[in-house]
Amino acid sequence: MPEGIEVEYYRQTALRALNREIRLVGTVDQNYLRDGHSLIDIKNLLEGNSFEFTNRRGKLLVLSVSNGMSIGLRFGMTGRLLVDGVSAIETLEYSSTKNEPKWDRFSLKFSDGGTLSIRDPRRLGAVQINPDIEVLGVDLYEVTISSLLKALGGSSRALKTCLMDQSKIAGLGNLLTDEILWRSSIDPRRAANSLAYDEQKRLAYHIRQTVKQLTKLGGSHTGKLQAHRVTGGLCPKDGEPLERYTIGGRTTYSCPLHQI
DNA sequence: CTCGACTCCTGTTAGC
DNA sequence: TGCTAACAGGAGTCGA
Repeated sequence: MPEGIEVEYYRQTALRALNREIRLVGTVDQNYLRDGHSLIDIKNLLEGNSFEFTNRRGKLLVLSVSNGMSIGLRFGMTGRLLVDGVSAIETLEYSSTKNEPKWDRFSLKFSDGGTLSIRDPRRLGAVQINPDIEVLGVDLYEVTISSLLKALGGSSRALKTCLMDQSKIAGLGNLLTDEILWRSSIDPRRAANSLAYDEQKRLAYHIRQTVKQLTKLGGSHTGKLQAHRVTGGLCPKDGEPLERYTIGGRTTYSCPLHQI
């Protein structure tokens, strides 16, 4: 599923959509309109204008429009961004391997004949007008030890819940978080405020390292743990059977031996 | 404050 | 073989 890394790929794809006149907005799936806006609002905002800049905070991709407004694109679990029919990502984890144009939930045409669309089988993405980027926490690429301490705060919530809280740290999804905690050798169920300073430092280090490394490798599904996140999977570090449970409704895998 | 339960959604797959 | 139910997880709401 698209986590911050995938949306960063999408942002780079979106660079190809800049400074091209938008001729018309084709489809906007009803489920994509979640702030009381209508298709007409989107059309009025975009048609005749062009995108000028890209921005991204966590999993939110923002395209600024030549009229001073902006639109925010959210990709849910299975959304991919296509510009001129081409996506930075061919197939997504947990999504379909098929590639059906009928899954285009948001699409527009440029005057030069090109297109931009979000192809999303499960319809969990969204299009927002002038999204408020400040409700999101520090971007996953910008995490430092001090911003991590601020994000964890004095919270007694489970550590994994805090890491996935987009208002604290923006862009970490389920797979990245499991990978990071596995590398950090910390149990995801630990209270966020129970970490010793060396654990906080270790966690900050592995957030930075993991995000950087998996960006090079090709996405949030390319971690060392991912292939073993199945029932009966063994820890790739020490061979111990992985534990499977849910935190905040999200499937979690961790190693009972070295994640303490 | 924190939590689980429920909602949205649909292609894929495990299991009978 | 064919059907059904569970599953995947990002994001939001609600009540305890």
